[in-house]
Amino acid sequence: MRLSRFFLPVLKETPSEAQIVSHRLMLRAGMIRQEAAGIYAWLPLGFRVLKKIEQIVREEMDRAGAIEMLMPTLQLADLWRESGRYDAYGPEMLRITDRHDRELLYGPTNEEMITEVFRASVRSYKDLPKNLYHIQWKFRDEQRPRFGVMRGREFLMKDAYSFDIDEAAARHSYNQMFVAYLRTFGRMGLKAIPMRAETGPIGGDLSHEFIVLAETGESGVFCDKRVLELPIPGEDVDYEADLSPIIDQWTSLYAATEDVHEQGRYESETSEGDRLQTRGIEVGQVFYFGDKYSKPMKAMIAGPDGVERPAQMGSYGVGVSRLLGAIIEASHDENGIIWPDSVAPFGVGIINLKPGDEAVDAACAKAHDALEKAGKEPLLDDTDNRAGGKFATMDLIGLPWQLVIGPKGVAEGVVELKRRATGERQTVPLEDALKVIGA
RNA sequence: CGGAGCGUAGCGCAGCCUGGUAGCGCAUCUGCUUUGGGAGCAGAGGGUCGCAGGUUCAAAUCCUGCCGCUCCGACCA
Repeated sequence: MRLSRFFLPVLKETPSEAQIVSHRLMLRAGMIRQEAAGIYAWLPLGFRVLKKIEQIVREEMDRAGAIEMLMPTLQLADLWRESGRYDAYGPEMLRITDRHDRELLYGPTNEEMITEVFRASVRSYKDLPKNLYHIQWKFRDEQRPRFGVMRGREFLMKDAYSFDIDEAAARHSYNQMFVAYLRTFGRMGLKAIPMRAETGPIGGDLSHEFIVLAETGESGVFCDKRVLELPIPGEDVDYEADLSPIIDQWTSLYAATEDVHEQGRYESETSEGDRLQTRGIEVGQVFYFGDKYSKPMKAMIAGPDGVERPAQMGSYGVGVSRLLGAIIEASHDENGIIWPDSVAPFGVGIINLKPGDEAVDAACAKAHDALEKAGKEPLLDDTDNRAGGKFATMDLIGLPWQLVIGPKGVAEGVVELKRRATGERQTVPLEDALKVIGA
């Protein structure tokens, strides 16, 4: 991609409404634009990152055996009356009336709808287990949206729902999602800690929140800091096998949000030097809630004994759009964002220091084409801005690699390669630089 | 939902108290110079001052209502 053809409205100054660093940087880097309180347009740069994150989530869900589908954003109120949540959910639910005076709502979550989908076609234990998910926009009419995409009213969420014949099987489904989440967040360069959590309005009796530690987070957390060093399960993890050793490893060390924190237990289970009390950003949550929805909504399954019983369910959410904020909170410096390679909007930024100079233009085109062919998604700054501005913009948008090509270097047959995360630079022939990046 | 505050050019702000031709910086456009870490000079364009009423000879400024947005707190992927 050539910057001259892209749409990247960067801001030199920070808009006054943005308080926390991720929100400021997303606005300044031209990733999002606020259209209303808690509602954002995703500009091209932000959208590219959103898609990268969504894809990682999708790959790990698929790996764990979940099946992707897509449910609508609008739901019938009657469906929510079946579960009793139409009245219980409160003003956070956006309610809509259509031209026939039918009551609809913009979905804040999908337990009711997935239960309806499931019960329409599944009757036998032989069809279980099933885990269905989608990645869809949700709407929650927050009293106080803030922190940019971290607490928006409209947000992109991955929500998965598992159906099992009994509690033991449901726990296995829960464990699969637990492990998938460890992998998902790990791939994004995040240290997300599973913490015992309250179940909230979704309901249920077993739940963990996955929390990225950050001073600007909304949840207070208490944990044993050794949890930060635990290994993340590899790509080859066997999801069919018993996953409880992994779960036990991650849940035996103390980690709890302030809602369920028990000071006495904390002090007895952790040594003083290992205690970490800080704040965090919730990026995912897993619930086991049994028959909370399947029973009132009559999602019944016949077991081997021929007896029908309500399906045992769990639900598993990941805040896909929120993750952008969380990643930036965890990875930035005073000059801008530092994207982990896995979610960067472009893999490498090429800076043409002298557009119009035939030799420099040729070297840039060569680098650009080679990187593009190698799938490294280069962004070539071919604008006629000044060098300083180009460096500042490139640091701001945080691409993992910067390839600086100017007339002096080209005359000597070299370019400058900079790693955004460390600031390390090396001056080498173009071919060598491309090799380092992987083209 | 309680409390506080803000809406003036794309962004950041001044002007309002004490009513009298709507300003500054950045950005944008033109020209010249400059050219490896957000350049200099000269010029130019861009605003129903959130909306609607009211007071007044005259309203960005005073009054009333509405809308939007932000912050603190309580609640939540």
